[in-house]
Amino acid sequence: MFLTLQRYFNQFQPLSAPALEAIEAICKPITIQKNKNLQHIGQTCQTIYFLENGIARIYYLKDEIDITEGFYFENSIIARAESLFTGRPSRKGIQVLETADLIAIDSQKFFALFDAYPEIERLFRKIIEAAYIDTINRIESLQFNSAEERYKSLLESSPDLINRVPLKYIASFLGITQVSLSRIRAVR
Amino acid sequence: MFLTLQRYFNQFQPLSAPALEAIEAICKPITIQKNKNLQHIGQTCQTIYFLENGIARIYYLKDEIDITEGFYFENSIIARAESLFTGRPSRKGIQVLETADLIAIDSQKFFALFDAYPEIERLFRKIIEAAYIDTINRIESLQFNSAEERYKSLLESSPDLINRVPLKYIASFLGITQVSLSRIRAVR
DNA sequence: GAGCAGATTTATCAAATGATAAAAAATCAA
DNA sequence: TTGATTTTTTATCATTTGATAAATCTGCTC
Repeated sequence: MFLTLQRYFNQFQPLSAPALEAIEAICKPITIQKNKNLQHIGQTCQTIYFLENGIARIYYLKDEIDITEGFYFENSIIARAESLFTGRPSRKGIQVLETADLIAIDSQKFFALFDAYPEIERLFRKIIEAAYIDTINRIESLQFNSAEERYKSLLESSPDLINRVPLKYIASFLGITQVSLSRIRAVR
Repeated sequence: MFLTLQRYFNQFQPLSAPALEAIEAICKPITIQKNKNLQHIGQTCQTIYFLENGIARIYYLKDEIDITEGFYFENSIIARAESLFTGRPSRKGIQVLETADLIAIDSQKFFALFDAYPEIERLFRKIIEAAYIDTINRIESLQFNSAEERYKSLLESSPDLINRVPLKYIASFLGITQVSLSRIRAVR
């Protein structure tokens, strides 16, 4: 049960049977239909999700314009960190782009396990460290790569993203307008 | 002793006396002269630094061009996360921009304390969480704010940065050329 | 304080990207 | 399939930013 989640954990570090059971006890499987919001803008993030399949994105509005902050694929964790760790309402929402099966984990209950299971806290720390590194690399690409370079390296790192996600979402993720993205794609 | 460091920790969570002593036992105070490298490009990051005073920056080269990834001020932690957490050599260097007193903490020894002192691991987790949130916000500003907006919000969030740091470093931090920054400043 | 080196600004032109509008293509529901 | 809606592309023009070179400015050394 929750094998996908366990396998995900194992990438970072295996957990003992009791720790796994403690986590399973607070897991709730849910299914969200395509294009539905998993979490709305303004809600405080109190749930950590694990995506078993499907695609989701975190987005926000700048001057009424929808901007995709990030994409999340099967077998990954998704949560709005700035809200989860601060307890403040998030300016961001989570939308599912393909009908998705998820595991919902109440963050309060999850954090409460840290005292009894230091191994869980350690696992979580490693997950955050990896997410942190990802964002550092993303900053690097936004800092001085051209829009075209960013598009091409996205193609390389996530080849099927283009097929599964509307281009309008990809454009804002890359920090450009949809029209610019279309122009870049036309060059080839 | 190491009161500055202890005060920094307290922002996140206070540590017990034994935990503090264990950390102090692996702390080494060092002083680095202005403009010297604290860590060179290519070195693997095995030290976590705490800046007691002065300013430092993390930088890297893209196409021979020096780019500032981030600035770090007194009373903050500085380390090259992508190397520290992966054990791989860093493409980045750390340079001190004002003669600085630092506390150097061997990362291996520090991580080794996590088993005996879960509270230290928890503290470290919280520090990483905060750093992670910072990078997420930085991505947001790079994604769709204009160079001028980024400059102005930097002025607001770090007013004295401009006086203490050469503009050429600030320009690359903002993701623009120095000439562009100069132009933006001239508008006012 | 003169001279030097590096930092910053200014000027000019080129390239990349944005804004807007309209056309074409794809998707979806009836 | 048809028609409506959304997505993507194309076109045009405006704006921003980059590249390069040169002119100032600043700080440092002697």
